[in-house]
Order: sequence, then C-alpha cells, then structure tokens
Amino acid sequence: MTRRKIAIEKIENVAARQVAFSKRRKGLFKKAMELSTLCDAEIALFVFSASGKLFDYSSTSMRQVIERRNLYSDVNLAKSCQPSQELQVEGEYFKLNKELRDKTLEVRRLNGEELQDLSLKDLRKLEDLLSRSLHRISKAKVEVFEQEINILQKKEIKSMEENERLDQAQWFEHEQGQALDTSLTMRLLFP
Amino acid sequence: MTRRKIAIEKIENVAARQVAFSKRRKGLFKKAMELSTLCDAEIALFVFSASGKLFDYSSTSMRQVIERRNLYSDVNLAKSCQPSQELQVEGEYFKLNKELRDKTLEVRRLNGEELQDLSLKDLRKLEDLLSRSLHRISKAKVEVFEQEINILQKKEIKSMEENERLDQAQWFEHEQGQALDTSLTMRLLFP
DNA sequence: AGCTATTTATAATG
DNA sequence: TCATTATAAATAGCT
Repeated sequence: MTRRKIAIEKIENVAARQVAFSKRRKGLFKKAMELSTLCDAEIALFVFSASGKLFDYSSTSMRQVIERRNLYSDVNLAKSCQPSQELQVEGEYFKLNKELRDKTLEVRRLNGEELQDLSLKDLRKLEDLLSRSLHRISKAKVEVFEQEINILQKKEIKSMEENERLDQAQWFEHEQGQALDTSLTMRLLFP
Repeated sequence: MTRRKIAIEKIENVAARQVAFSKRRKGLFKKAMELSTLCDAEIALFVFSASGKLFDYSSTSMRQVIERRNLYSDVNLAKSCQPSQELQVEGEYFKLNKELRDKTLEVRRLNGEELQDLSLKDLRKLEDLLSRSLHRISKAKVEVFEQEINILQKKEIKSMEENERLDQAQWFEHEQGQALDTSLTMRLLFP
C-alpha cells in the first residue's frame, strides 16, 4: 500500500513480517477504536501473533456485557463442578482421593487443559496467575544463570592465578639461566 | 478522513453514522483479513452495530481451534464430572498420599514457587510449559467470548421474531377494526 | 525507530 | 444504497 503495492499473501521474510505485523496491528486497533467511537459500535478484537502472543481490544460496552454474564456463570460453575460430594462421606481415603482429583484438575488447568467450564473472569484470573508464575520462573532462571556464571568466573580467576604463577616460574627459571632443578619446576607447576 | 478531516467522536447524524459504519466496517474487516494473511496471525473480530446486529470475522486457524473444542467439550464435560472410580481400589492409601504430595509440589512449581532445586534445564522446560499453557488459556478466553456472543445473537433473533409477531398481531387487530376480542389477542401475543 | 513516496481508505457529494 | 472524487491516513521500502 505504499512505496510499492504488495500482494496480500504471507510475507516470507521473517523480519519484514514482524515489522509489518507490528505496524498493521497498530493500524487495525486504531481503526477498531475509531469505528467503535464514531458509530457507537461494540467491538472485540483478538489478534494472535504467529509466535502465539495475544493482543486484544474490547470497547467498554462490550466488556460490560460480558462481565454481566460472568455473574451468572460463576454460580453455574460452582453448582456444576462439585459432583456428588454427599457420596464421599467417610474415611480419609475418600477425602484424599478428592484432594488428588482437585489437584489433578488444578494441574491440568495450569497446563491450559480442561478449561471448558471456566468463565471469562476465571480465565482472566488463571491467565494472570500464570503470567506471574512465568515471571518468577524467568527470574529464577536468571539467578541460576548468574550462579553458573559466578562459578565460571571463579574458575577463570583461579586459572588466571595459575597462569601468573606459571609465568613467574618461567621468568624465575629464565633468570636462573635454565639451571633450575626439575623437581622444583614440578612443584611450582603442580603445587 | 477525507474531503474533510473529522474528529473521532460519536457521529450525531444518524444517517451519516450508518453510512460511516457500513464503510468503515468493511475497511476494518479487510484490514483484519490482510493482517491475518500477510503476517500469519490468528484473528477474531466481533462488531455489534448500535442496533445490535453482529458482524464477525475469524481467520481460518482461529475458527478451527474453536470448532474442534466445541465438538469435544460435551464429551469432556461428562467425563470430567464422573468421580473416576478406577482410582478407588483398596489399599492404595499410601500411593495416593505420595501422588498427592507430588501433585502439590507440581502445582507449587507451576505457581513459580519451590524452584530452588530445579536445574537450568528444568527451569527452561517449566518456562516453556507455562508459556504454552498461557497461549491455550488466551485461546479459551476467545472461545468463551464466541459462546457469549452466540447466546446474545440467539436472544437478538428471538427478540426480533417476537417483534415481528407483535407487528403482525397489531396489523391483524387493525384490519379487524378494533373489534377483536381480548382473549384472541392474548393468544396471539403469548401462544 | 524515523522518513517519505505511494497506495488505500473514506467524507462529502451527486 | 451506489459511484465519484478530493483529501486524509496508512504503510512498504529504506535508512
């Protein structure tokens, strides 16, 4: 649409594609917002990049409509997903079993599975939770990285000290006019 | 944005607003389609006119994801709400207990806690896992959105049918020269 | 991340 | 609603 006309087909150059994505995404959201404002329309727009990152926009009124519904769906969720507790009356065993099933469901949901019964609000909560976890994990990764680098650095320092000592030994050896006795050299090199 | 520059604020003239809505909606959908094609992005776009009519667009892959889930969701629901009897064999108490402890640790790690003992590789794996989960959850969010909108659409259709029926009833009443008996009117309005 | 030559989108009008 | 057109806005190719 500009310096040259381009065909509307997948841009094969990755860098160019990313640039175009960023520019056009911005344009699309702007247009969506304008349409919503100018014409009093309700709009929801979801864009996933090829790498899976989500960008979304909802006009205010659209968000309100959805949140109103969420009031109901939470009640439905609580009702529909607590099956037959009255059956699991006695014994640690059953309690344990239930706990395990709950935990399993929790794990599955944290893995992005079994999401059918969650309301939009719950999904938002889950998304927020995961995104915080991801942040913590990334931090932990960096820390471990730093530790490993520290270790490498210490090794490096040790090795440099070793080299210095070696240099000194060679210098000493040289000063002494090659007359140094082998056992001393060995002691200097491998103390 | 042309013969004159306009301010981005609600167009008060109704006719002009409708024209702008129709033109700009077309433009927005075109841009969405182009972005999806050019940059290999997945897009879902929902636009409600001020009068409540829905126009929507989903890129192919987005629609596939949504439709695949709709096929399975009922089956999964039935399955997940049955209290898995095969686990409830006797003498499994300790095994269960261990599993519960393992799952608890797994949940904590998915929550970005208890990471001290993990290696860099494990942290990377965890990070990757969470990032995929996050993607799935974002998609589920979109899907719930679609369902909400389907429900709204059905309501809209119902309400339109209702209005039509009401109009017909009024027309009929008018043709009969106001002599219509009340019980018949009631039967037409609430059959 | 900016620039600008062009292409596109679109407000006004018929 | 449809077509035209003058102008504003978006953006592809560069740097």
